[in-house]
Amino acid sequence: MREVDLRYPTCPIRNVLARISDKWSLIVLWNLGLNEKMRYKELMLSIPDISHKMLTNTLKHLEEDHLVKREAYAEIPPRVEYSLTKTGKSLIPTIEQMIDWAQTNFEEVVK
Amino acid sequence: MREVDLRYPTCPIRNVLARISDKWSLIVLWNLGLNEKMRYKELMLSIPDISHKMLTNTLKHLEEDHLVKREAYAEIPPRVEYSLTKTGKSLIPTIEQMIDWAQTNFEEVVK
DNA sequence: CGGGATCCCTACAGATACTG
DNA sequence: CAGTATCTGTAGGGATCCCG
Repeated sequence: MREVDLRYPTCPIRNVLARISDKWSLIVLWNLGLNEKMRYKELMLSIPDISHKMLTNTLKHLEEDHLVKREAYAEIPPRVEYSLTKTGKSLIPTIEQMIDWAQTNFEEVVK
Repeated sequence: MREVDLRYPTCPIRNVLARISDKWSLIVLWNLGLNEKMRYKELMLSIPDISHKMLTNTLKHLEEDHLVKREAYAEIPPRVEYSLTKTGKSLIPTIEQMIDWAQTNFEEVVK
């Protein structure tokens, strides 16, 4: 869901959280939170089970949502660096809290 | 993704957060956090754009994940009440923090 | 009232091949 | 190196009908 919810255009869950509630966004954001700047290939290596296509899609969406900054350098071979925007960085403490909760309640939820 | 991730069986994002990263779980949890106990129909009315099937599915999954408790009474007509488990309640502050973040950064993310 | 079962369509996601 | 483009299978999700 990339469009604004027609029925609840100001609902934060539907319009903001829905955008990072997919399979890979939190994982990518989390990695970028740990590493300041990362190249495309570094992200691929950090997340071995993500496919080429999904990493590209996820990064594109996160960039559209102004959570990730993309800097491309006109070199040969090309170099592209990804980093969190200020908004993206401001989400990291909340992600950390969610991960803490997930870790604490892992057994209870998954069993 | 209801199964344990074979590659990262202990990753909290993949195995716990993935379960509530769908279209409706956070909204249902949020409503149950506000109301203590809710009947099926109350939830339907609180979330007018959820379909019958998805509310049923979402509640079933949340119950399997021990986040929601389901109490059915053998009356006619039947009465079923849903509430948060202790684990479910412990997630509410984190959801609140995420919603606060989403509200604060709404313009930046959605624009 | 609170579901379950079914049909059906679309978006997501993997695999593969190609390009500046 | 860091992407696009295409094909294809699968799962998510809506609409409808049925049931204890």
